[in-house]
Amino acid sequence: MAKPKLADVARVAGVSPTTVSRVLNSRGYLSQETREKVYEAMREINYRPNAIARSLQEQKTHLIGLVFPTVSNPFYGELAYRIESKLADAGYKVILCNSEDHPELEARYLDMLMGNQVDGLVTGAHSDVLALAPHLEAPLVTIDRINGGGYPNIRCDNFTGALQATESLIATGVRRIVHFTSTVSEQNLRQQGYSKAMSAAGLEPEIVELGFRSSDGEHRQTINNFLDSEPTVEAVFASNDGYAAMALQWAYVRGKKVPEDFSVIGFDGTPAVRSLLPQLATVVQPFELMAERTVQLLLAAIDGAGSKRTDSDPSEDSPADHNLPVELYLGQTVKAQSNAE
Amino acid sequence: MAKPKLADVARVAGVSPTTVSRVLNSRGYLSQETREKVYEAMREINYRPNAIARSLQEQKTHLIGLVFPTVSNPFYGELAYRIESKLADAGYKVILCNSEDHPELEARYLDMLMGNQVDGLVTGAHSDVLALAPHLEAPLVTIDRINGGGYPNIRCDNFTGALQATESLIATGVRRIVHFTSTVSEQNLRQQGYSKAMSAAGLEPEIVELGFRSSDGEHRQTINNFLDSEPTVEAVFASNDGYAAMALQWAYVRGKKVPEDFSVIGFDGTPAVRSLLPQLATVVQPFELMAERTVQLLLAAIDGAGSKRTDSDPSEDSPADHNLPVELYLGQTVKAQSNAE
DNA sequence: CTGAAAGCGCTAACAG
DNA sequence: CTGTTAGCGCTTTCAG
Repeated sequence: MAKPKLADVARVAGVSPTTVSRVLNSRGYLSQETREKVYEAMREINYRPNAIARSLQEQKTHLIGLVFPTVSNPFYGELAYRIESKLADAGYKVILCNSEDHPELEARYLDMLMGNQVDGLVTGAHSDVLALAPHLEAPLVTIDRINGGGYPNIRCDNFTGALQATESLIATGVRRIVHFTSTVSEQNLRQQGYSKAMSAAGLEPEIVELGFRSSDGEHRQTINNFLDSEPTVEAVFASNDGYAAMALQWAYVRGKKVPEDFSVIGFDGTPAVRSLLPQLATVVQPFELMAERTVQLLLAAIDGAGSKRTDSDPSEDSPADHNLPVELYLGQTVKAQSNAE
Repeated sequence: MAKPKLADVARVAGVSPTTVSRVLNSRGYLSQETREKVYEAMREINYRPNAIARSLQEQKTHLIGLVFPTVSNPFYGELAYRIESKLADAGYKVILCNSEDHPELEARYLDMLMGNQVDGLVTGAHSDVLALAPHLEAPLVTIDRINGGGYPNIRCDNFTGALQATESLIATGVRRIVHFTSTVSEQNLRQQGYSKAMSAAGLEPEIVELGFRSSDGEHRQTINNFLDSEPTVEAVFASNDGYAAMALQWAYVRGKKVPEDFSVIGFDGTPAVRSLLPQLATVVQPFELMAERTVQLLLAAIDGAGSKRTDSDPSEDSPADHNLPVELYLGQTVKAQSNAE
């Protein structure tokens, strides 16, 4: 007793395969009678349509490739969860790919996904395989990356978030505020926001690069060393909550009073981190909105089929760029704002 | 110029489709010459085999369904990452499903996955749709669940982990140790380990149920209320690091000295939590090993095709049950062991 | 060593 | 309102 196929249903119901297909897809006119006969037969033999065969015929798989560095990182885990859920609601399935920020792996995944005829792609990976990729045949939405291929990009307002975070620190009266970030670059909007706020207040930006590819332990080491050697640092704005947690931990271990003697504010504010470290001040990303927009854009592109890339002036922000609003959460690692002014 | 198909390669190379298929799968004898002609043609028209068509023909999709409550939870995110990576190495793709611990959603996902002809399933969901599921036609490996269907189950040694965690608390001299857990049950091995250690030390087990379906906020509320109303509690063993973090946070806010006046130990020890809260004592699960075993078992079942369920005496542990060793990490939230003895 | 033909399970013309 | 036929892109007998 192999898996029942559509033809089996047809036989049992005493109709043609076409008719079964019709009731399955409610296409065309069917008499109520045949329809019931068919449903009855399907139930009787416990029939389940073969999505693979359907995909082949319809030239549409309802498969979406999701390429993230790793869902073990709560930031991507959060997004993966929300995006998958929304896609599932719309009848799409997600193939998960953890590229580990490895260009090679990423390229391999992309290839695999195209081979699997995915209807669309979402990627939050960092390498720039995309730019090199000859041309994906499926619509692609990128998440939180420097827009390198003219693909629509969903991200939070990194600049404003960083600006406000830094300003909130400055407003408490601290002056020596250091920024920890993975990669220093003119393109880096969080870095820009930080620098802007510092300059505006007449303060000297001070940026410490932690290295994109180095390990967690190395990051912590660098942070500890830096803070140990620079005892007059009063506050830290970290480009993500992981680094912020490390700075915070440093302070606890060194017996610094937080926020009286040392302030910390991070970035991301995933529910996981918010729950684990509720005291940590951070810039909270709009995860739900980001997922919503991502799915919405992707499905629109799939339906519209064709306008994958935005053919706009590459010199300015692509109209497909989405800068979603962040929310500042001050927690207990930033002093109450001084009413100095 | 539609996507090139195998027939196109054949035409360009001046051979039959059969031959192209042969070189693609290196089956049978091919002259070096034709082989090169074919490769050349593939390159020329940028051919990529259609995995869907292949799946239909081969009756094998190389798709694995992964059903977890949500990868936004670092525990599942960590496992999802590791399992996906290993499966990818073996040439399998993962369809991600976040069931949110919703029996209905889970059932729907399972149905969808079968419709997509997945070659195998991994599930760490909690509801018992599986037991009800008529019969999955694909091999299934479950993760960290009470074994309700005779399916192979991968988990860490919950009992020993809990036992040792509790013992490590007792060894420091504290006597009133409370256990926070989501669901109280005789089946609950972490609870069992805790109770066993307490009884063995002549101490009274004290278990607080936080509710499986309630929200994070409610859990925190319950924990805070309990600890506020029971000021003589000296230590907490939480069934996961989330609860442990809440207890810890309570202590910080209340000004309790940790670990001098109040000790906390959790469970899971995901890298994410280890990094965010390095001071937190916890029972560390062997994620890599768990992923390895899961994949290994699943692939073996797929290859062996047939022996999906273990037909062993259901009264005792299924031979397919895997109790992987945990590692105790004492951090700084448990006192140094007193040398009382 | 290579090709022709059939078929995986389903849907889409086109008749009737 | 329903059935017949062809075909999605690939692999696989079975011949040659």
